[in-house]
Amino acid sequence: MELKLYNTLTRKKAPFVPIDANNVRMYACGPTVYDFAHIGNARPVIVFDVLYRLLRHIYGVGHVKYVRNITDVDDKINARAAEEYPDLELNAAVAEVTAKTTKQFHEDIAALGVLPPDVEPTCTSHIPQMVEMIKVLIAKGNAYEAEGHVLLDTASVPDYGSLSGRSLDEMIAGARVEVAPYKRNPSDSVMWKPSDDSLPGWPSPWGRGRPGWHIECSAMAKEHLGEVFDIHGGGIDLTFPHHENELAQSRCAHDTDVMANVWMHNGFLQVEGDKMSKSLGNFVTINELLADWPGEVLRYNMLRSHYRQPIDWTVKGLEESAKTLAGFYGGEDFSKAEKSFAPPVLEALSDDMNTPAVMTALHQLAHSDDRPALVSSLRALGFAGDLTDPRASGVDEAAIQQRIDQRLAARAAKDFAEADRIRDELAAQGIALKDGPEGTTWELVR
RNA sequence: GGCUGGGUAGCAAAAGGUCACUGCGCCGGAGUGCAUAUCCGGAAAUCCAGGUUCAAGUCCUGGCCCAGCCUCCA
Repeated sequence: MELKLYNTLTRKKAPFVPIDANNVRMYACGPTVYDFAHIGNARPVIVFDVLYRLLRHIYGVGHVKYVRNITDVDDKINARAAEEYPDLELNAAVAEVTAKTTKQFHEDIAALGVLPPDVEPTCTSHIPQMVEMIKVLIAKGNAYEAEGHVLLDTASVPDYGSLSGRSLDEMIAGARVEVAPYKRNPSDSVMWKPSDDSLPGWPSPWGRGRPGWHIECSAMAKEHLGEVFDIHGGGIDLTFPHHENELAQSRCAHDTDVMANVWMHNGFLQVEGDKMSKSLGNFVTINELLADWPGEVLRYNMLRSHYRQPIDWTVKGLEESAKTLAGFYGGEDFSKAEKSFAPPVLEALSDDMNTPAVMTALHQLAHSDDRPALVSSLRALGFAGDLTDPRASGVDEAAIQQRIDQRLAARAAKDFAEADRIRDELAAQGIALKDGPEGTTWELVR
């Protein structure tokens, strides 16, 4: 089965041909670790996890290398560190913030069924590689030093703007921000900036400073995947300026036509129809959602939409996802099921990761009563069959079971008034009883 | 203003050609002491205008509307 992927570089869907089928390489931009990851951050993590699983299925587990970085140098981190740990020396405070946030990120996404990448490089451990690349870019005339900064000379890059589809001219015309006076062109991006003693910094030929945002991914990708690799992914908002600058730097430094052959971008996420923003008060973190919903429900809900489409994240959608998954699982023990994609599932995934079509295929498997194919496909997609309600941790299950038994006894004695009274009493506690052929079960109402 | 995507039933979400997929919701029936669960059946949609094609929801052009980017926010 041929894998087709949509490539932002060409704006077309095309068959995926790896550079080396024995070593398929992909890079995805990871989080800046200064705060809890929100559900929008979870989207690329889940989407590229599915791609990783698919590539491992096609090319073999040992033949795919997935790199997802941690950005642990950033002025937002510095600000957060100063705010949260005013008594600590800044570097120590920064280390606290990045360590704590990284740990939280790992816990949150593990609950979403996400596999760890093969390499998770941090910015702070790749400073020498960045400095080296900047030196090369200066030597080649693609970067210049100005007032302690080093900037990418975007005018020196022949087809700068080709990824995002914009020209230098229109960017200058449309610029709405005040341009720093030391920039030759408004679009020139900072690769290195000076740090005073109050900020984290590293020695460099241009003085003590810290890297700009884009150079980190150029340097880390080179370090772990080489000069040219197969797939680069991230959120659509990163297309410009982040990826545009990143690939310009890498191509100039390495004299290559491309940095990655295929560039993939996931669409944005809205919450209940609105843009997610702190000012609207609808900023929702993965961690908060995990207090109310099984992680697998969040994962399923994310994959119901095609990754390039915008997704409207709603409670109603989560309820539907929970109901659908419960129907798929049917109390089955997933632990000893194998992981493999059933043909119709693989076919849907191979068409530019058409996960909505995957869902249709799963429903058809469910209707066909082919339980093994359904369960193994779900496992291969990263679902472990665990719908434990996180809200149930404070519930006294034994007491509920006792009331259920009492109600069953009342029903057996045809004391329906008492039976209904018990059912109403539990309902008032948010517990819904479900009588079925196998007996009575209960669940927490939403 | 420029660039890039998207507009399919009440909601979500597929598809160049059969009775146009699927789920939730809704309606009817079966089911239970009743209510759930569960099962059976049903109603319901392609933003507008051109074009290409034997055939367009799908491809192309324009319009309208929505979103993202141009503000180191995934």
